Amino acid sequence: MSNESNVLAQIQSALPRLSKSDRKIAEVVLTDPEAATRASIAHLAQQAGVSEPSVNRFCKRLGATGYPDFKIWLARSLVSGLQYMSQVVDAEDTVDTYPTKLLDNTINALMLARENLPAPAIESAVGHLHAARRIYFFGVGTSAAVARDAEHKFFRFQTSVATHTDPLMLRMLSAGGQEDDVFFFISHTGRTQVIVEAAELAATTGATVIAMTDPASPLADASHCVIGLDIPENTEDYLAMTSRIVHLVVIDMLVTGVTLKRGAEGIEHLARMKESLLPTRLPKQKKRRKT
Amino acid sequence: MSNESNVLAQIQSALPRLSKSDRKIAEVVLTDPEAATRASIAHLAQQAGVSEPSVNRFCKRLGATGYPDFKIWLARSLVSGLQYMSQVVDAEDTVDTYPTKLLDNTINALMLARENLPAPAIESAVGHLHAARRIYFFGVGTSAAVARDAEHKFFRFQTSVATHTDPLMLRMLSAGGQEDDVFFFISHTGRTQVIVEAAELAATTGATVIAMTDPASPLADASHCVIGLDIPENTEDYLAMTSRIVHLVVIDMLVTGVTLKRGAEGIEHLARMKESLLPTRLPKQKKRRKT
DNA sequence: AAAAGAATGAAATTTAATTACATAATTATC
DNA sequence: GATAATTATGTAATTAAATTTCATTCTTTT
Repeated sequence: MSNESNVLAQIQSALPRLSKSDRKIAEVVLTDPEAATRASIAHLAQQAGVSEPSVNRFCKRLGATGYPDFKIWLARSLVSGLQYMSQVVDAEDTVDTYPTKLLDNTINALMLARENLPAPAIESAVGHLHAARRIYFFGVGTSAAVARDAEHKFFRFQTSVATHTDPLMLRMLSAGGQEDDVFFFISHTGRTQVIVEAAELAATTGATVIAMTDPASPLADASHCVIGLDIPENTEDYLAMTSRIVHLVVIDMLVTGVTLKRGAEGIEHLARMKESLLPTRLPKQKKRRKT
Repeated sequence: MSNESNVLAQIQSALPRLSKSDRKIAEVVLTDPEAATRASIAHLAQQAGVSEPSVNRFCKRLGATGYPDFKIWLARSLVSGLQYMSQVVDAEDTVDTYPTKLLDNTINALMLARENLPAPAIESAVGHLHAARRIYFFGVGTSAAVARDAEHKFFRFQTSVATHTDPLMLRMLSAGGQEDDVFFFISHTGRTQVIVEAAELAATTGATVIAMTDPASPLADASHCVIGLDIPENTEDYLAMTSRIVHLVVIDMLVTGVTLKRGAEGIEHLARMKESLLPTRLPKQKKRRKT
C-alpha cells in the first residue's frame, strides 16, 4: 500500500475502510484535490473539521512521509485532466461526456490495479499454469468473455485448454478434476453460485484451483491460489464493467509469465504462430489519416 | 509570465537568461526533477552550491509563491510513475517488471484514445445501432472476443444480435444483408482478408457497415461509418494486444450511447436485467479491514 | 459493564522556509 | 579606468508550518 503514483485512486478505494476523521479529510481532498495541493495543513484541517495532527497521520497512513510529501503525491496524480473518481453515467450525458467518463473509469481501475498488483499470486498462478497438463477457464456472464480470451491465448501453447459456461458442464468437468489439471475461475464478485460450487467441487479432486476474484469471497475461500484485485465496485454502472478489463490485462500477464517461463523455445513458438497469421492479411497501404 | 503546467520547459527555455546561481539551481532541477520534488530547500541549495534564499528567489522568479509551491508545479509537470512509452517485454523481465509494463502499455493506449476520441463516429454508430433491426458483430482472432463481448452487451436490448467467426457464415450473412441491418466489423489492422471481404460484400447490400479499425485500411474504405482509433501498433508484442482493450471500452461506449438514446425505458430495462442477476449471487460477507 | 485498544486533539517542539539586511559582484556612466 | 548605481548573493533573524508528544475521548472486545 505504498506506491506514490495515484494517491487519489488509493484514497478512493480506501474510503470505506477509513475512520471518521480520515474520511472527512479524504472527502475534502477528493472534492477538490487541486485546492488541496495548495492548502496548508492548517487550512485543510479546518476545511475537514479535524485537527492538524489528524491530517498529518492521514498522510502518513497513505505512505507519504508527511503532509508536504503528500501534497507532492497529490499533484502528481492530477495529470492531464483525467477524472480520478469513478463517475456514473446518467441520462444527462451526451456523446461529449460519457465516452470520457467510461475511459476514465477504466484507466483509473487499471491504475489502481497497478498499485496493488498481487505479484506473488501472479507468480504462483504462472507456475501452476506452466506445469498444467490441462487448463479450464471458467466464468459466466461478463466473465465468460474473459475466460474465452484466456482460452484463446493459452491455446497457443501446447497445453490443452477449455472454456465452458454451461452450468452442467462446469460441474461435471470440475468433479472430474485430476492432478496436473488447473481450474481457473473468473468472477468479479466471487459470489456467483455456479462458479463457487464448481470451484468447491474441483478443490475436492487433486486438481489446482485458481481464482481471479475478490479476496474476501466464497470463491476465494474455495481456491488454492487467489489473484485478488482491488477494483472499485461501480455497481451502479450496469453497463460497463471495468473489472472485466482489469481481468483481461491480468490474463495477458499470465500468458506473458508462462511464455517467459518456457524460455527461448516458447518465445520462438509464439513468433512462429504470429507469422502464420500473416498470409491472412492484405498488404499494408500508405497511411492516410482520416479525421 | 507564469505557466504553471510546464515549469520544466519554462526553466529550460529561460536557462540562457539566468544569473550564475540561478543557472546552477536550474541545472540541478533539470538533471533530476524527480529528486527535486522530494528535496528540502536546504538540500537543493547545497546540491547547487548556492544559498537557500537564492533557491527561494529562483522559485519566485518563475512565478511560484515560494519553494513548496514550486515543488508542486514541478510534480505536476512530471507524470505519475507511469512509463510513457510503449515498453516491450523481453526475456529478462520478471514478475516484478512485466505486469507493470503490460499495464502501462494498456493505460497509455487508453489515454491516447482519450485524446483523440472520434466522437462524431461514435455518435453516428450509436444512431445506426439504435435504429437497427438486426446487428452482426464480426471479428476473428483476438477481435472475436471483442465481438462476443459486444454481442453479450447488445443482447440485453431487444434487438437481435449475432456473432460469427466462421468465414463461410461471415460471407453468407454479409451477402444477405438487408436494410435496417447493421454489420459491425472489428479489426485492429483492418487488413484481415475474411473481414475485409465480408465488409465489401455487406456494403453491396442495403445494410449499414460500421468498422472499428485503422482509418487507413481496406476495411475502413469498405465501410459507411468508421470508428478510427489511434492505437500504438506494438506489433512486437504478440502476447498482449492493447488495441483489444481499447476496442472493448469503445463497445462500452456504444452500449451506453444506445441505452441513453432509448431513454428512461431503456435504462429501466437494464436495471431490471441487473436485478435478475441478484439471486445467482451468494450473500456478501463482511469486508476484512486492511491496514 | 469493564478493560483494552484505537482514534483524536491541545500544546509543545522541531523543522523548514522566508524576510531583512549586509556584502559582494556586475554594469553603467563619467 | 575609476566610481556610482544596480543587481545578485549570502548570513543571520524571523516567521510560518509541520510534526511529535501526551492526555483525553471514543470504539471495540471480552
